Amino acid sequence: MKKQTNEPTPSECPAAPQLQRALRVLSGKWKGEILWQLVGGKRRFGELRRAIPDVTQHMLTTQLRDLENEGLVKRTVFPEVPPRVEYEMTPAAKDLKPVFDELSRWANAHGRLESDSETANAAGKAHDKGL
Amino acid sequence: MKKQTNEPTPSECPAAPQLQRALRVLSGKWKGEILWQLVGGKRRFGELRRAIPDVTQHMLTTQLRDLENEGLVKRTVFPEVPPRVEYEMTPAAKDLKPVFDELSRWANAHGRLESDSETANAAGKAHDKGL
DNA sequence: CGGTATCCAGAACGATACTG
DNA sequence: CAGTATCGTTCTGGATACCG
Repeated sequence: MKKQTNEPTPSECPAAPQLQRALRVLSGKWKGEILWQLVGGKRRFGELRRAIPDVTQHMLTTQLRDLENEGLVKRTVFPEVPPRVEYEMTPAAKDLKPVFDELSRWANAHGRLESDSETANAAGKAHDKGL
Repeated sequence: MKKQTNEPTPSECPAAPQLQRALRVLSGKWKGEILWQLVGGKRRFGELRRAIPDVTQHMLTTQLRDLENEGLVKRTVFPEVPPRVEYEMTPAAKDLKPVFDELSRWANAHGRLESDSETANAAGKAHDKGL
């Protein structure tokens, strides 16, 4: 045998790139908030703006377009006056729930420091209603 | 009852900001790859460089410093000559495994399009050895 | 060997104004 | 109402060179 401590990890796992991509898809300052709002169901553009006060029209549009191109959001335009546009999660986005669950579990468990004996609960079941 | 279709989501969940933060922590072009390497155990700076050929010293240092400040990586300097520095995951980082598992599961399930009847397997069990 | 210091390009973000 | 256009700022990633 050569060594049992650890190995230089020759090329153990080719999954990293896909992980990268998944993280890229979720990156974007407002993607999380937007998806969160959409967990509750369809939302109109203005509803999202009001629900996320700090976002500008520009950024909201941009991030929604990104999510649409990434296949996470479906955009429906109603040819009425005044115009109405509704956004909703696609199945792919809904399947992100476990990811978000783990993510928020982790965020709450290690919110600041692991040496911080925080409440360490009140998380994980945060949003067990919408999806 | 008022409406049963859906509600404007008044302020259902204050977890979104933490979710944001968690995603920010994982953002960064090389964080995923670095953490992936560290799953196998302690790694020296040069080992990481060799394991991730496309990264520059600058970026590797930067991302490692980020991870260190985020409490995900512990840096150990050995005052020898030639210098030796080892990096390893903290417990907080190890607790990210479920997140990465779900993330890679999702990435493989929805790698490109949900309408794409891809192999849809060969994933999820990709890296059940290191951690 | 394991960094740090500079500089630079491009992307992401944001404020403001205008439009169908 | 739901955008688009433009512009400026900030952030991120990367190339190169030098240091203890």
